[in-house]
Amino acid sequence: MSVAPHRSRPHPGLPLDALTHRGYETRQRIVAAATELFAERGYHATPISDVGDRAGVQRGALYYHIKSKEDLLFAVLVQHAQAMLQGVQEVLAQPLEAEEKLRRLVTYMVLSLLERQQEMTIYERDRRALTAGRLSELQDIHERTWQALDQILQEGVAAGTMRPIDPVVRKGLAGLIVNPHHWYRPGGPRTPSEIAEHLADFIRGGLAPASAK
Amino acid sequence: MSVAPHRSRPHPGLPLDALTHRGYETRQRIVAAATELFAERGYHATPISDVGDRAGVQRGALYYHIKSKEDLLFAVLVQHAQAMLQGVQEVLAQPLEAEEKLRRLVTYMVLSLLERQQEMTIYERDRRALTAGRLSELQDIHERTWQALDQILQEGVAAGTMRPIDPVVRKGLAGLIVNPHHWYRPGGPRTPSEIAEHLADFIRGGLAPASAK
DNA sequence: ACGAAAATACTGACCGCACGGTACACTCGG
DNA sequence: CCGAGTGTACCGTGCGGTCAGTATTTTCGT
Repeated sequence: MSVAPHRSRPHPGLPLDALTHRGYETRQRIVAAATELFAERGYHATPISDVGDRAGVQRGALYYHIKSKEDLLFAVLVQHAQAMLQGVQEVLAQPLEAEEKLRRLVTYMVLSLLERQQEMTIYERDRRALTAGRLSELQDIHERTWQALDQILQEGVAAGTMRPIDPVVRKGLAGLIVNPHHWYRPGGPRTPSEIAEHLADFIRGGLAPASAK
Repeated sequence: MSVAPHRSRPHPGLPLDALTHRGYETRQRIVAAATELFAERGYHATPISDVGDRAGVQRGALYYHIKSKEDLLFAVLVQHAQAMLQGVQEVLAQPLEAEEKLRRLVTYMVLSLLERQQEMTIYERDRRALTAGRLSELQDIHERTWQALDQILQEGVAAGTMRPIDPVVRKGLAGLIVNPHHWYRPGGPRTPSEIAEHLADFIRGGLAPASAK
């Protein structure tokens, strides 16, 4: 045939395609390996060859599945961010009172962040290694996720069940929710559910209107 | 003299020496430049040559003042950690009631962390690039610093002015104090003092004993 | 059912280069 | 003229990425 036998761009499709290829599984293995290594050592300190080693793929073959190292970083992060956004929006849509909704949001986020502890670590530490466009795409998802907190807080204030708080405190709340991923280790003295519960309690206490001094 | 004219280890002394050399000032400039760049781009993503450029020193001359890139990273971090530890211990030594002491501790730490925002960013992101010995030296200082919080909490519980809290919440408190450095920008809508005040209020509320539901 | 063509998946050698670090000759103030 | 401090040229290496070619699976005409 007249078509060149060696194609210069063999990549089958979009980054997150669910293409019915067998090698899709390989890509998942690569992303999983990268997640572990990036979280352990950091993006810049991890040679791409190590990712290949852990995934059982030669360096050359790696580049059949990914476009670049940065591409891999993005793949790791975007999955997590999207899943989280979706979960948060589901909580938001439930027809509940603000207090209970907040409790569920906190619980969901803490659990979700501990489940994806590695991705969170990578996001915080290495997100700046992304190209500007991809970074802002991720930050967009992130912002939309955290807007859920604002919205519930507003609902609570409107209903009179929460006191209005300064933006400083609001950011502090977000920090409280994210915090456990810095120190949590599976098998530690507290389960993720217990952690979530303690934090939810503490937050509720801090938000109660006209709280006793 | 019989000493070789070209010394293989020309470094005058310890990392934090106050040796009476004029070029000590140059070293400070280098450390300052490194602090800025490491904070902006991360340790691994910053070529040592860029540090030289910003400090107005050629790459070769750089190595007259520092032993290695990692040496520079340590220099940046250890100054901050030691200063912080000292300040915290001063607060601790004051003869005050636990509640007031806690308020002062929170205020001091928030202010101090915002003053040294860059060092904090670097510590969180890049500390693992240090050799094991130096890393544990730093972590030691860090731990001793945060023990101040534990101690005050214990005092408060003993005096009955604070309720006992779960370790999860205790770590959350630390997270609250550290949190502002992630988002604070000089010239923003809140001054560091205001931030400290809001957080101290929120924390006091969360710790009040038998707080109204 | 079969085999050839084509798409898919992988190999391993190679490239260019940026980086951390060194060698060493110089300069210039005291 | 000494030596603290600097500039420049250089070195080795580890890295991200490419590419020509090969193996393996899938497709499909007959």
